[in-house]
Amino acid sequence: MASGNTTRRGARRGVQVPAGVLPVARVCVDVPLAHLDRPFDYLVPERFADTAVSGCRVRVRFAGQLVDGFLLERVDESDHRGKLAFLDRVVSAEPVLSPDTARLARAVADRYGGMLIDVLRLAVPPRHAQAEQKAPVEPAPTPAVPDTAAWGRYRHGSAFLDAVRQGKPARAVWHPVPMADWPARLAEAAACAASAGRGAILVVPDHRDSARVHAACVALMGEDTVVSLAADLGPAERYRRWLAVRRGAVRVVVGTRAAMFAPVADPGLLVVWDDGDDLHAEPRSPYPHVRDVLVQRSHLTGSALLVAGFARTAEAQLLVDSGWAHQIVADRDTVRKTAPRVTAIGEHDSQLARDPAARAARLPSMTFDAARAALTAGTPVLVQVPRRGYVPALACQRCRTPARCRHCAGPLFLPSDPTKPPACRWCGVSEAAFRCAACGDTRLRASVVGARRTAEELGRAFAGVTVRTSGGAEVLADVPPGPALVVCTPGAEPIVAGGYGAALLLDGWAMLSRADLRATEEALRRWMAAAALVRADGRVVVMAESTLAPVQALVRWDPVWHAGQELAARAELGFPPAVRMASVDGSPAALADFLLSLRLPRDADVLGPVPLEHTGPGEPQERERALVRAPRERGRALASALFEAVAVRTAHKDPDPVRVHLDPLELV
DNA sequence: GCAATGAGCGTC
DNA sequence: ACGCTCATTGCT
Repeated sequence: MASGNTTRRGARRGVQVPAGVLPVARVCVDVPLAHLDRPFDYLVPERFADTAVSGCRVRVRFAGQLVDGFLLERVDESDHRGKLAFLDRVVSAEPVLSPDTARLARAVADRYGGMLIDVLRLAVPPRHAQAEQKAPVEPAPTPAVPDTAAWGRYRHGSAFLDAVRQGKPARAVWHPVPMADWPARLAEAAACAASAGRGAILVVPDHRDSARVHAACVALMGEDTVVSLAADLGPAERYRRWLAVRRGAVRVVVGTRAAMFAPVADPGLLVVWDDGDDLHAEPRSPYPHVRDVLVQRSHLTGSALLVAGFARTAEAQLLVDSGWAHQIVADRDTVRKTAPRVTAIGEHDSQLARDPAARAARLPSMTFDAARAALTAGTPVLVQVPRRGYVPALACQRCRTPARCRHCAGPLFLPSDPTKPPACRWCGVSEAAFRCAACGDTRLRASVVGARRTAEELGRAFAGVTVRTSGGAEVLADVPPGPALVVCTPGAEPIVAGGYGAALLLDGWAMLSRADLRATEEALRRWMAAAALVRADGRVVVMAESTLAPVQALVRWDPVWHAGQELAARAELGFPPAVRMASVDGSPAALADFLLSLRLPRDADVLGPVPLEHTGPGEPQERERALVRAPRERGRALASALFEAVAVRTAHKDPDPVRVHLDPLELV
């Protein structure tokens, strides 16, 4: 081989000299091993002196192989006592990782007991070389100060926007009134930050919401000021827009959960809309949640934060209770004037069908009447039915309160072996003599879901009326005004100009008998999302017992009261967010080994392990899961203890992995 | 007494 | 996934 071929790395290695200034690069390497979750130092060769900038992507030789990495910073000298290797390559001089993003990612990794590189993978989209040439660099114009009069109907609403305009780190939880044009309100809040020369990030659950908020922002601030960062754009366009944000060409970002890391340089406002939607939970390790990431980011950068939605989560309640956030709500009088009339019909109500048509639809006559009145008035009727695949666990035969374990209050389930008694999904203790905590009944039942059929029958009962469906693969963004039945699954409710004349919420039982910690909160959130689309003179009928807390909260339109109840109940039972919880799963042997080496913080305990239901056909091995619980104030200690226990396993090259998930949404 | 072999561990 | 150290083994 020609020895004069200097383009080959091997030929160059002998003659490499370190850069004259800041010759040491601290690099986060892309290696999925917890015990290697720290920077490694490399020498910057002279030829990369200008391109190896802080935050750029590099390739380095690590343990004999070439791996990707992020250059975290350039420094004068290394603490490393051994010999340093040279950077192999600068992938691109684009500084994709700002010091702010690196700090945020580190904080998020620490909070979830995860690795920096995993968070960076979520925070920095994959590179697309052509997009680096195309992305704009000229800064966007500063929009005018918006008209924020519409916020005047909410107590502390105007004060919050004033604070945002003045660049103060105000933090609030906001609930718009029914039929409120919330995308416009969020756009106004973003414009307050942008008009002060700062940025804003608005994170919504799905693309439909993203499109609405983006449109509202464009209407207020113009095309050039705002960008939508959606995951479905394709890698090139996604990276191009992301770079436009990083380069300061756009300051207002609207998007789904990945936008929580959007590289807005100086965000004045961070917003999460509908924080109870499970789409805000990132499904990739370390499973960060939008609300928590934005709380962290608000802390680190001094940005204002707005947690918004029609309903309030227990987590948002905690932010308010602890005094960390203020609440922005309309007074009761305004709520009464804007909310539709809500009627609850429980299974044992005497409202059963007298009308023959209503009986054919297996619906109480009041439900039937409400729908007919709305259709006659020329307005559409929203019919909310449960999603398929809802698997309710065991509930009391009489009052349908979910059956809970006496030992740890986890949900009971029926083992597939019919000779075995019910057992707890969390701690595994079996329950031979169930007795309902609410009514004392000793019988158990598995709830049945059949509301989709009810909706079909409803359509038949209103012969001649247009029936539209929205849900699953086909979600309608909006429907035209005029009489129609709009049957949809939760979260897929189409918008209609002027609002719906009525909403029928048929999935009450299915929702409330789910064996999920968040079942009631989730039910109320979905009901409110649907009912908020109904005109003030319209009607809402919910098929659930009126004595239940979430039903009362809907009737009174009082998400604050319900969240207070919910948080108190969780504190009572020792559930999140009153405590910090983690789920750990793996093979029985790996899990046992993991728990053995886990050094629990004080006052922490372990529930389980219990066998895990088989997740699918591709999962032939037996898996178990344990829950680890600690008081809130030991959250950091719990996260680092879990991290250390994972690091012990990766350091021993144990091929049998365990998965740690802090604050999982699903505890069942 | 010392090469040959392999498990264990760090990885810049 | 390399490549280093160090302990054990087997042979002179």
